[in-house]
Amino acid sequence: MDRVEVRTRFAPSPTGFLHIGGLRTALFEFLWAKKNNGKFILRIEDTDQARNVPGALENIVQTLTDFKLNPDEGFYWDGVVLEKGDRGPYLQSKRLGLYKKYAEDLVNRGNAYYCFCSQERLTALRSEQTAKKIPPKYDKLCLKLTKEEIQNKIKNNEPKVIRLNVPPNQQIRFTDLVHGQIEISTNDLDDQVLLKSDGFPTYHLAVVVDDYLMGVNYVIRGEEWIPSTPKHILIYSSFGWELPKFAHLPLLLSKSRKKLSKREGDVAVKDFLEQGYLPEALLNFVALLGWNPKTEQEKFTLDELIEEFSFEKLNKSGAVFDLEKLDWLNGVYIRELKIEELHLRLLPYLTETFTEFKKYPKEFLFKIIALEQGRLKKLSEIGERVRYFFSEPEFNPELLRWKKMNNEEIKQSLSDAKKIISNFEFQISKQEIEKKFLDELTGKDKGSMLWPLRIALTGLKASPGPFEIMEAFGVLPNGREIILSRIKKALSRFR
RNA sequence: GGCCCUAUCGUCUAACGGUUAGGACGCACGGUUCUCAUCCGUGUAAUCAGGGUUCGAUUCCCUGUGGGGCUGCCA
Repeated sequence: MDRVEVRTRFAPSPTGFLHIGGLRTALFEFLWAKKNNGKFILRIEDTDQARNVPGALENIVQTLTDFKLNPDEGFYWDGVVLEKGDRGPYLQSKRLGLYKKYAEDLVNRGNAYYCFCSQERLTALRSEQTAKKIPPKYDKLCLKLTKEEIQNKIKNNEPKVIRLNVPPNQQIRFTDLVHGQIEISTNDLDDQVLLKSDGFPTYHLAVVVDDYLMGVNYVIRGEEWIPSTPKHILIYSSFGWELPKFAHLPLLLSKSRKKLSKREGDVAVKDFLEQGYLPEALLNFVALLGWNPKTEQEKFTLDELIEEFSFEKLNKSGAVFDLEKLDWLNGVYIRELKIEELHLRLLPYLTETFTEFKKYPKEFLFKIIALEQGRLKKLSEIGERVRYFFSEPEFNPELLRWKKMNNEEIKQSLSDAKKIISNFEFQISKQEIEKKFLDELTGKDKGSMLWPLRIALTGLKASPGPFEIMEAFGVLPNGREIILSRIKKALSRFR
């Protein structure tokens, strides 16, 4: 059975950093291609010169690679942005000749026409229409131009665009893989500009021409494109091209239930990565927004997503992008990392906080990372959390107040600890340390007696337990001295 | 204003037309011989409204309402 190869594409504009919504769209496009052993293409739609942002292309391509959503064709990242595939170029600004050719072809077929109207006229027309509460649409004035008039205007170099000639009174119907049947009347469609006066195409022309030329047969994109899909269908039909399948994904919404956008703040994928969300977790999370496996499974690897993905499992309504569950999921992923791997991923954050931390033995670093592994929600939290290992904390007796310990008890506890620690072979396991303490601590409530010690060691209200901390210090040659100095310092507060 | 999409706990979401409307996050409480975290357990909380169709609607249809999107020589 020879089936047509499934070809999907992600086609962002390089107008800024890749954002969460784009990542999810790219993911679903990738999943569908991979599930069908097809091809995933990365095409860049830089047709609006005014909005192009330097560096955006690099960011998009690189970020996709961070998530292992590697394109089979188009742009990809290998230290620099590279391009591959035999249907390129995959940058629309390099395909201007094609769009011009197809636009003129459309004119010759009578499905498009030249328009010479000025911005002023269009603005006036629009405000007149909105004032009358009728839908703003171009009035097809330039369609009335004779061949000669058009030739003259072109000869005189008058600014011109090419508009789609939308026929009246037609119902455009298409089947959306997510939403089912959708029907829109051509009476509600405007004579969309296809080729701008600067020679660049608009999205509507470029997307159709490129999807056709690149063999894209599944158009998967955000729901905001539903209203313009009929225009695209009109163009496909004018050329007699076979329609792709359409799948319009439910929108990602901000907490205020608006379409997620750059304006809504923190949506750049790059920012999430920098805060220390793991790509695996972020991808897993974003996959579950608008899609579900119909089972109770929450954790998915990329391969599992490929295996499980289908359009029937997509849902139709927008999903709020809410960070709480992401934090939880990220914590789950962090906990599952091997210490060596976690250490590697933490390195940039540790370097940021403690420039000299590399002088410490790896064994020590592994130990303190293991201590915090269960507590981290984001990698970026590591610096604050392990600070007390690298610099002596303040002893704050206030932290003991709620324990209702009096000064005598605190002093007792600390001097007991001092004695115990001074007296044993230090490089021993946590269990041994713990046993020593439980054997030798005086005081009735041994649990409470450990509080002052922990506070002396960390200066924190919440932290790993004192035995684990001491075990970690035990790795250092001067570990005992560090601990004793902290206890002495704490004790000095009670003299 | 017009057109389109959409509607289950606070959030993400399950539920051949028949379920005590399920799970996850969050939150609360309890357990895990110190705190925090982890882990475990318990609890909390929803079918937008009104009409139909049906023996029976979360589910199908209609109307309304809410939410969202589009309505650019932006994408």
